[in-house]
Amino acid sequence: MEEVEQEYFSQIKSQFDIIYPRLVTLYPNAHCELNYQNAFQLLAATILSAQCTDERVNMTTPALFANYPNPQALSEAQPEELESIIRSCGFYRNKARSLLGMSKMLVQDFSGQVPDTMAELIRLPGVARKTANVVLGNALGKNEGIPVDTHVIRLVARIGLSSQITPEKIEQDLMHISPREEWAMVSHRLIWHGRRVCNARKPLCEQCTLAPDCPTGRQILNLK
DNA sequence: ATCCCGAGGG
DNA sequence: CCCTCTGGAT
Repeated sequence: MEEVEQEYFSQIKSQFDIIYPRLVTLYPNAHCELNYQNAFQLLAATILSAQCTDERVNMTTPALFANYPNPQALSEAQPEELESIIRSCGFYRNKARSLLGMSKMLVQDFSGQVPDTMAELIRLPGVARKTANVVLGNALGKNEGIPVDTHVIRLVARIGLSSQITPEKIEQDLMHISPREEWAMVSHRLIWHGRRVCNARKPLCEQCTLAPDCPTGRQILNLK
């Protein structure tokens, strides 16, 4: 359609085609680092993961699922008891409210099952596109979108995979320039690189194989 | 002081 | 668009 738009997509796609194969080499087996056994557990763990490390969530969920093994049990939890279990994950009042509201809706509107569409998932309290995409892409094997978290935002901005750094635009752009069957792995590999190399505070550009093709890496290393 | 696989409300 | 919610790690 618009020539400017075509030019824009061809530019970020060529950048993606340079960067992504290297991420595949670096992290062939990247995966969700939250521990879970089913969609309900991943949904709950992902709600807990907001502004919290996966490691801490994984320390919390064993007690959570022991006490509340399914949506029915979680929906009947005492708020104070639930809050005390999840407290160390932070935002514990909001998260407890989300877990309760989410599980109550699962029981009332979805016969105790986690729905498998974006439209239904984002109706759940405390669930928006990012959480829905994690559950869809990992526990349900459906790529309806791409989970965009703080790592994905940071790497897309540094590497230059989108011009407008908002979660919505980043997700649209990544969906546009990557094959659908890769969407879950695109997110995982960006996140793995973000955690291991492209840190928020001090990116390790000198040991990053992407640096020569990364605007931020070139700038920090004083290349070209 | 800054950041961690966000979401809801004003 | 902004703000708030929170504990833990560095």
